[in-house]
Amino acid sequence: MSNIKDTKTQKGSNTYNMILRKAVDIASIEGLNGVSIGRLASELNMSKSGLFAHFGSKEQLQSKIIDIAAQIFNEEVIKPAESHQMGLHRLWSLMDNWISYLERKVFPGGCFFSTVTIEYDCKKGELHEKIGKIMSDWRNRIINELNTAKGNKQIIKDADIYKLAFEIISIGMGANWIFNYYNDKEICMQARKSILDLLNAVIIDKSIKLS
Amino acid sequence: MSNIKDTKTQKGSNTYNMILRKAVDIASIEGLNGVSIGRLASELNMSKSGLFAHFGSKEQLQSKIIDIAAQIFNEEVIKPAESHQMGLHRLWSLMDNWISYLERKVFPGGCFFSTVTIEYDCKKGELHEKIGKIMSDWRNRIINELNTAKGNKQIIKDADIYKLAFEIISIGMGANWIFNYYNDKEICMQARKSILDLLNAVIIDKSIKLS
DNA sequence: CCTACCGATCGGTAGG
DNA sequence: CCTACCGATCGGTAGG
Repeated sequence: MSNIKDTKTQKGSNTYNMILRKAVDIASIEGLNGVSIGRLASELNMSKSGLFAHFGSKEQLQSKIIDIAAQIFNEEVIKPAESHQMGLHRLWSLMDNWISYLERKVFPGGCFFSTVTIEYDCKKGELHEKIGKIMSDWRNRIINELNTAKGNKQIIKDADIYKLAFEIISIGMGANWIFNYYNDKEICMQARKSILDLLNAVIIDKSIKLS
Repeated sequence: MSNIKDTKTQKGSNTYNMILRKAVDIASIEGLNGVSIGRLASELNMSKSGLFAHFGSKEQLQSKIIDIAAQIFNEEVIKPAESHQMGLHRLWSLMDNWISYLERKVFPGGCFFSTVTIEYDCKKGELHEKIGKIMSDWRNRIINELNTAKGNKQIIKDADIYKLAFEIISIGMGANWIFNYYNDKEICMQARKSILDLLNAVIIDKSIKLS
């Protein structure tokens, strides 16, 4: 049933994946608009038109860059958290993985999504919508774990879940910025501590150890 | 003693200021690299070379855009806080003014400095250095007010000033992002509440009213 | 996957 | 402040 074309000509092709892996790294530093087809081709020792043929338009290339970035984010941050029980422990695993993904420099420009969500925050169109949905999904994932934690009586029942999720994500954005801009590695432990303190302020069972 | 040339040909000229006022608005949306001399000239009904002559290079134009953005930031956020007494009250005024500067859309793309500090976080060169210094100054201003508050016994003596400053700035960045991306006006009051809660957690004299 | 192109736009210059 | 221009690069196409 599986179609060879699906795995060979497009998503499975080495060239196709090599292009996107290079492109996502450039985009994490320069933004999605900073990826030019000519530069990408010359860095990969390909002709411009040969590269272009894989995508059909620059916007399609940019859209695929977002897809592969989401895939990498999933592998590096989300999947490893799934071994932890839902609620507080999984939430903490998500955030700890996220900070570790900065430290390990999974993308050379820090968090790909922090870069492009600021780049597209005042723009319109498909790319804005696509990035906006990924960021909403991330925020909802955090809210969801907080709600589970509340249901399980891990955190106090009048904890403001939306406010907490906003604060946690904001600290992530701040840490990404300081880590990249000033090459300040200590900010990562600082951010972990900030997030833990926010959670500890609403934790009921003080025996829960997250760090 | 004052030189007419200083106020007429360059910094005082209407054209020069008009160019920069337009350019800073574009940059707040598109980033500093998204400002092109040709587009800027056509939007202002000028010739490219006529506009170019004011600056000498694109990098000089970008540098002057940063200067005028800092000047506007100073007028809108920093100066109005100076009527409040140093320490907690001035700090709160700074942050309240900052959020209000988002709400009033002083720049159409939200906070100019949030945009360009992410744009330049992994780049090198004069523009990176210049933006980095302005952001450090802002962070140090917050740290300074917190230290004054500690000296005045407004906040507890083992409050972690650097952590608190990091958290406050991060919440600002998060609010700017959500406000711009999702056109979510409520996030501004949410951010005010988050900052107040962070401060209230370390305030000694609970009679201090900030909001 | 390539060579060879296209029109548009980029930053910048010469000369007035 | 302008017209007229420069080489380089942009996204994209024709044809193989």
